Amino acid sequence: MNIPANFPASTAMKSTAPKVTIEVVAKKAGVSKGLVSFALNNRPGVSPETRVRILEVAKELGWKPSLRARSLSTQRSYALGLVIARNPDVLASDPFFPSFIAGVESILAPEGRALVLSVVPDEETELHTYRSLVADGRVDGVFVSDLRHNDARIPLLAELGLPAVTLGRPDGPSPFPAVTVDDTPGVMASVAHLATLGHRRIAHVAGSSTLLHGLRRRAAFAAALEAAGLPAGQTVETDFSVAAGSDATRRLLTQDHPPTAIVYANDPMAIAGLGMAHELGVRVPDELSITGYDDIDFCRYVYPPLTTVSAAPMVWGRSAASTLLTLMENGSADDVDLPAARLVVRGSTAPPSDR
Amino acid sequence: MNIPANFPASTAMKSTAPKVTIEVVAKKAGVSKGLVSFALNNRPGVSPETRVRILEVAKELGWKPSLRARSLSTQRSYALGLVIARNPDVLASDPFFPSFIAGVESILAPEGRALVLSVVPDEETELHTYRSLVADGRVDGVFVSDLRHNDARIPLLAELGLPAVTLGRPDGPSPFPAVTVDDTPGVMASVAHLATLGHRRIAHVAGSSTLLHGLRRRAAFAAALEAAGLPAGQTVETDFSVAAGSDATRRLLTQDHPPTAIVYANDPMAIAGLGMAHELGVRVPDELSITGYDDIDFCRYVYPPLTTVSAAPMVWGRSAASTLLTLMENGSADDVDLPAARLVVRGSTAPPSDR
DNA sequence: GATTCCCACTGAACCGGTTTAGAAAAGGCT
DNA sequence: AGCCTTTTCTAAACCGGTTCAGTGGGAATC
Repeated sequence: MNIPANFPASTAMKSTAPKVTIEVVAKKAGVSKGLVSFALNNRPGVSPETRVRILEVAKELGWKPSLRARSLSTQRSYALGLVIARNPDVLASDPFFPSFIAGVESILAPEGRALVLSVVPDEETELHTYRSLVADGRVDGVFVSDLRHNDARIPLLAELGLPAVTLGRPDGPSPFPAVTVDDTPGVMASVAHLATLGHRRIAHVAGSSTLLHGLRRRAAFAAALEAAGLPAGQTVETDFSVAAGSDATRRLLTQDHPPTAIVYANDPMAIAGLGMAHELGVRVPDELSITGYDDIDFCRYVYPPLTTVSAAPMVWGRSAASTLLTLMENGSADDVDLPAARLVVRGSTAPPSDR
Repeated sequence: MNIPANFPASTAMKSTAPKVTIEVVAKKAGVSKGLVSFALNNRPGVSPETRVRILEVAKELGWKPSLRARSLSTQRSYALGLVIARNPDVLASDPFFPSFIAGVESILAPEGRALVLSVVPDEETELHTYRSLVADGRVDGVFVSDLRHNDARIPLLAELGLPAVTLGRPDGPSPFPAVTVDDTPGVMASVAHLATLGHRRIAHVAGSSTLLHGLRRRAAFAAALEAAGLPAGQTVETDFSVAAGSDATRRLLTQDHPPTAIVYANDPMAIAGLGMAHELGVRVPDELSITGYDDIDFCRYVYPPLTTVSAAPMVWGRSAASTLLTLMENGSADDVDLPAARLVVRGSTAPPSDR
């Protein structure tokens, strides 16, 4: 740590900080602390003129109530929490969270609320993290993402009495509002698109079946095949990671009657699948059609560009944040159903070559 | 928001919470509040037996000091901040932050500290965000990433008196410790690798020159060419985004004497470049060699797999977090130089075909 | 035995807000 | 005018810790 001599010492600069507290404002306005507090939080019981005067003095003195003091007396933290339990590899290749968080922030920042983020390695730590966030009073509410079958977080959060919003609808009972982007239509549209092109052997590289969205996309895949009058397709389960997507693709393509099209449960796996197809000398889309899910930025720029399903994580983040704030304010909030993800057709899908 | 009748109401569950405070502990242990505080923070002035007794009572009662109360009296928040100012697109395609944050968390969590994350759209908002984090006392220290030329954050943070750690060494004077991964050797190794293979026309798709790491990689590129006795290479500046990487590649490849190798300032752009090469019918690595930077997960699974430079963002996160904690504890901390990023040779580089 | 010193410990102030009980002032009604 | 109600405002308690000045007792010093 090098401190050049000419650099202003940090301590020297914050010389005369007069610490303007509510007490100072009260004195200057000639009223009691309590009244200043009332005026600030526009509570009844303050005459209009006094209120104005107090607020003027406050502004003049540049007073901002201390978040810490306020936290102590109100027992709230004015912050929301997001706990992410994901394998670091999967997390790193999936742009969902950065976008989601950007959306959340766009709502929280103007409200003066902060986002406390925790990234944890496994589910046990995850539950523990929720507990300590509550015990420490770090957050007033949380986002629950990556819902799992019979998710243990729902009853835990209910027990802790912590307001929460779920990203998607849990499969069990839940006292919390859900903000949902239905992914079923997108997956069904993918399959329908492939069926229309003439594909009959369509496989699915599914995500983890412990995750609801993994399960749901898989079910949608099966349903869509049936709707199209096609036989059940081969399904390979993965953990959503790029590596697993690659492996699954190899397995599918090196068997006797390989599929002519593969529907992937997310884009990173689809991109890995594209790479694997190239490696195996299988031409896309001539010999193999590929679809992804999420419409991450990469999709447009790989070759061929990826047919995929476009969700809108940023909008999701905004909506989830608003819903959570409403819940905390009113004690209740309605479920929100965002527009379903839509199929975006690009170059990675084409009619099958054989037959 | 649907509450099934059989679901335990959240309020019903937190029925009798006896609120165990320091007062309760003190009473039960037969000592004063102050002494409990002393015992807890192992301060001198408490006899060994009393200390043990107090701690036993505390454990028995399950007492955890209130973070909020502690925050108010110590004027600290026990949280660290990370402010990210990036175009959402770039942020989404770059897995640096998720990994970095995972590393940071692995250090903070055991210490009982939280990470407050802010994602902001531009630099002005960024500075404002730092100010309010301090004004609200949300954090005790911050990470400064994506250093820019003559970075305005350094003097601001110094003025605010907020402890900070910079990711990389700023180009101006800085009172803060820097945790650095030198990216120069990696870029130089890339160029040397290409030169050894026989490439003579090597181009660079650079990142934004407002960012120090963009500038540095660009300088390293130029220096490496010179060291290899090659003429200055063509350089196209971008904003690090996938889209820009794709455009830059098209421009480079559709000119008269296209380069036989391109060194990209990050992996996402390299992957986009790979896609563009395919689209233009330029075979990689036969007609064009490509190198990236960061070694993101995708590199291994695109085709051909990408030769790149491997940094270790997670280790970087851990190291930055430790350094920041040390700084806050001791009032000073040493710079840390992490092992330089290393070249990883994969399939996207080969000897040039022509000549 | 008196003085000094040190150590363990207490009581109260303090951090900076919110909240409540109740006093003072203002207004309404007969 | 006298009484009751309502409104405006104050004082003090409270949130739950930390910190500091000061008390009391025991050992060490002379």
